[in-house]
Amino acid sequence: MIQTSEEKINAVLSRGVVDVIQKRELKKKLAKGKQLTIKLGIDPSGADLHIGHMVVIKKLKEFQDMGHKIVLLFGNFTGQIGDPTGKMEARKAKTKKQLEKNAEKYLDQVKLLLDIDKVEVRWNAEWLEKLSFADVVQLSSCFTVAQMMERDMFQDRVSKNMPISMHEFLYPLMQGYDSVAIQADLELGGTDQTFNLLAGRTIQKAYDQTPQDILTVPILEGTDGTKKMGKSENNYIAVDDAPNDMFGKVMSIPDNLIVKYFELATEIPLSEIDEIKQAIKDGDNPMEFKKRLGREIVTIYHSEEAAQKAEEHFTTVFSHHQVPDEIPLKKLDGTSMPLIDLIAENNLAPSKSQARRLVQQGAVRINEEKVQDIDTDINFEKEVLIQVGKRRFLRVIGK
RNA sequence: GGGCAGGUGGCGGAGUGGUCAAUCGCAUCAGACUGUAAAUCUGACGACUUUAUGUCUACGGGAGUUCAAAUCUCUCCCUGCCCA
Repeated sequence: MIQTSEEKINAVLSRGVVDVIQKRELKKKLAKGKQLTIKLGIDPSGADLHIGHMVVIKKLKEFQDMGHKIVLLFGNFTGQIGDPTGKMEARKAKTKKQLEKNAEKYLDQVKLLLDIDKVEVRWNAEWLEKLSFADVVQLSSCFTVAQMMERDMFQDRVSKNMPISMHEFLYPLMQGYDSVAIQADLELGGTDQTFNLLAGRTIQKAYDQTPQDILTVPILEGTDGTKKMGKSENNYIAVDDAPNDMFGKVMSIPDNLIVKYFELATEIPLSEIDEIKQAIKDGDNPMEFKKRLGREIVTIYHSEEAAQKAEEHFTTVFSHHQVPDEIPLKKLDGTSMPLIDLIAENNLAPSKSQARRLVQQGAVRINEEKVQDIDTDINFEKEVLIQVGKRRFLRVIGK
């Protein structure tokens, strides 16, 4: 028996939530006190989680803390097909092995928020592989072509004369069948998943189950402030980013996202977030709140101490344009080498050509002195400090 | 099954035998300004080096024509539209 106050129920169904389908039903279920089976489906096509992924994980955690059963459902079958969601191109298929490997890594990162021992982990190949063609045909009959075409992204593709493969229609069927297999009471997902989540309801009904309720969470924009956070856009804050990077990335988000990030990526109470919103409106410097945001986020994924250090680092390097305290020191063979090689070979630039350009553009400093001659040789018998651009530092010394 | 149109750099999209490493826009990077925000301005933006009107690799894959091909021919693969 799970006791949950009405206040708490309302909170979990509102903060960072876009839509709850059959809200009244879900409220009743939650109030009743029965342990619910709550599903999150994951296609582990990549293994690097970013804080956009964590929005829904945070919501799961709330339910977990309330005592409900969380089922993390990995699409080791569906991932081989590829969900068309948000992709203008069909995703490339991954092998089952790759997917399972990714899933392991995924769990490692989810652990930072969820109590993984209490989570039930399932793999959908377990049942999807066993379906016969007849089963698939029957599943397909739950939907009409017109219904499938309602999906915004299919419409998008059609209007752009882009291909849609038959198998992409099957994706929502499989995801829906997953809900049947685990008898989900509630499924969570991003708003871009709404169609697939709804398919679960339809299919559960076809299998004489009570249809699951649905809770959708917002899609978090990336650090560029416009596009969905994602690896391909390179606008993401990874869960395993080092504290300094994480803090720096938070600082680079546009001001108008500060409040949204607080709501979706931190544990700060809503009342406090409202105060922040008001303060920014009243003309307080948003930077201060962004720093707070950075600290909160780094604290979640690293520690309070790391957060503090990251902020100090930021202030030193960017606010005061000084060289940070901690710069990696690399020991090199020999006593000197051309500057260009030094930059390229130590990952301060992706190629020698680019290293040359950076030098020519005045982006490179040696011991805090700007260097613009690309033929410079660097003697590192004594320690030498190299800075490329604003944020890349390296100290080198001969062995 | 028939007809038509396509496949170019991270993306969009020019180019239709040499002057093409390929106009332009977006993204990216650097510099200026700043709060590493946004906006704005400037520059860079395949790689390598002997930095040169240099070398190599690239316009779906392969083969060919030519002194010369992203551009022409053949073939294969992929996609969209229309008709049946």
